[in-house]
Amino acid sequence: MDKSKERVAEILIKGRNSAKMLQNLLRRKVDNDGSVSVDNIVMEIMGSFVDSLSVLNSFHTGKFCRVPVSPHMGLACSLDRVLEFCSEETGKNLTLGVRKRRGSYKRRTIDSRVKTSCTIEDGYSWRKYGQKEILNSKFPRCYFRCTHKHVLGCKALKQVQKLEDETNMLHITYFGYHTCSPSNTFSHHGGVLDRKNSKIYHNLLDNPLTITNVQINPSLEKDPSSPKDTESLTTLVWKEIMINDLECFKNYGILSDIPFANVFIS
DNA sequence: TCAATTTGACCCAC
DNA sequence: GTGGGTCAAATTGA
Repeated sequence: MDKSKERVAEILIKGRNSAKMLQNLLRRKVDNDGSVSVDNIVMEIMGSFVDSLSVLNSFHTGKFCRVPVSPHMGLACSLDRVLEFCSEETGKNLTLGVRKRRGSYKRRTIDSRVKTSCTIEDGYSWRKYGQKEILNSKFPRCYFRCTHKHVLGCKALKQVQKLEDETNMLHITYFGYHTCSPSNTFSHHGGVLDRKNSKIYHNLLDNPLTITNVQINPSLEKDPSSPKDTESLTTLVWKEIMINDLECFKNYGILSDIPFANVFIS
């Protein structure tokens, strides 16, 4: 192995040892409350290091050894993932002598919300990553991702296309949900958002503003107590509503039964 | 200098 | 084979 690869190996070994130490610390801490999930997480982390070292060694030997990671994970190891990791750590583009394949381009058919708006602003910080001319469309489609994609891992995306009528309105499609916070958000965490107790509601009474978005924490869709009708939920979530319509949302069970909601004020 | 945008190329689902 | 989503180098601008 050359110097840079030796350095990567050192970093990986150090990370593996740190993960082991963390496992020991956490194990002591969680034994009392009976939790066992920490072991699986740490095993996954350590498995990544073991696999990475294995692949790194294959640069030298020309062979890629698949190493069992844990009883839960089997033998799987993504070569692309390890190459990416090693390249980031070393600042060098490590390859196996062939052009690195790009990621998957699976088309999104679910989890999308559509709205029409006169402005592109929605309280979040977006970064444009592409623009395409669309067949039979007068205007191009612009592609945006969350600015915090790499820092916070936020996977929210949106597409914006100008409507072909005289209104200058924008057709906006959102994919995925923000896991970061918008810049101008009032947040309500826990309990019931209702007329009497909601600070947000009183704020709105004092200020005749428009509620532009109510975003449901995506993890709630797996919660048996959350609304079952995802279709109407996602449609309504992105509908522009006036303050007077707040009661309407309660009737749909969207605001009243969820433990987490963000209300964005424009 | 660095972050954001532009834009041609790449890639994959249809 | 084509259309559209994404990448990433080049360019722009603060």
